[in-house]
Amino acid sequence: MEKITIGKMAVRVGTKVSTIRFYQRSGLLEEPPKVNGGFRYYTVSHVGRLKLILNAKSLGFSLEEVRQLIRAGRERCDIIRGLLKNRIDRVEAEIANLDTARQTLSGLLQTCETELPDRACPAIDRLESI
Amino acid sequence: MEKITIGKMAVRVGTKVSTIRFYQRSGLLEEPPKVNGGFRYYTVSHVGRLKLILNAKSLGFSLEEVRQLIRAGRERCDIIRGLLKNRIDRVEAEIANLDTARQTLSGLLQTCETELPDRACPAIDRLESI
DNA sequence: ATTGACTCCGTACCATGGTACGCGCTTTAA
DNA sequence: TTAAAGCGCGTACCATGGTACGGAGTCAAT
Repeated sequence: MEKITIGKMAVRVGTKVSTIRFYQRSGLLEEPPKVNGGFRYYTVSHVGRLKLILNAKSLGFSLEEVRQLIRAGRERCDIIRGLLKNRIDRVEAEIANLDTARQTLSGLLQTCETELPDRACPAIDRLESI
Repeated sequence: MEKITIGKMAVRVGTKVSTIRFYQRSGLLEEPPKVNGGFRYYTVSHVGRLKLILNAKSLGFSLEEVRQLIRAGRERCDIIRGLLKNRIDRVEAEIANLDTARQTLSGLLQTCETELPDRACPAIDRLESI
């Protein structure tokens, strides 16, 4: 059986040792016991948990939400679904906001490009009254 | 002429006194002089600057970028345009990422709703290997 | 057996964007 | 005129998500 040290685990999932330790301190990832006063060796189960944390984070869940996902586990699909739905709602709201922002930004840029190109910038003034 | 105190300015633009002071500390907003050892009174120009900060922030500019926008001012429309374009690019990238996340999240939710509704949650396991 | 790389652990620090507290002074409205 | 509300200022603290440092110990390859 391969002995997975924290450094190998970090490389394997593409993160840093310090980040893993931070997740451990945050109660998201268990620390395996030290083999008679030496190193701590990790299992595929730890690697899986770490991937879960990283993937959930990449979907925009906060560490607190990751904690809730983990607490819910396989047994509480209802809670998982709730967290998923909630995240979807927030993602959609964020997209809508960004879309509005994109339109506003494009409008400002247009103003600059159509209105007196080398005179006083119209956008900076328009930014005072959106 | 109306005497705008920091509190009135905060109410007027819909922010907090402590936030305004923070912007002042951050070099984004000037502090008017104290009227012989008393209060500092703000002008419409300060209010405009504050609105600019708040609006730029609402478009997703960081305070550092707001600083750059302000430094550029009306004279450097080229810099303003650069900042606008850069923000638009990042907004579009963010939207794309969020859209991907939304699809992934929906997929996970679907798995839960079609696959064995009250058995072990399939989503939490799938989160380990996206 | 030695050496170089890695681990353990505690602690401290970072960036970002604020928020809170408390004392003393100023203003303003009753 | 006097009390309540608000301001000025310094300082400290908050959440989030990490990152860095350094000394001592451990492991593995040569």
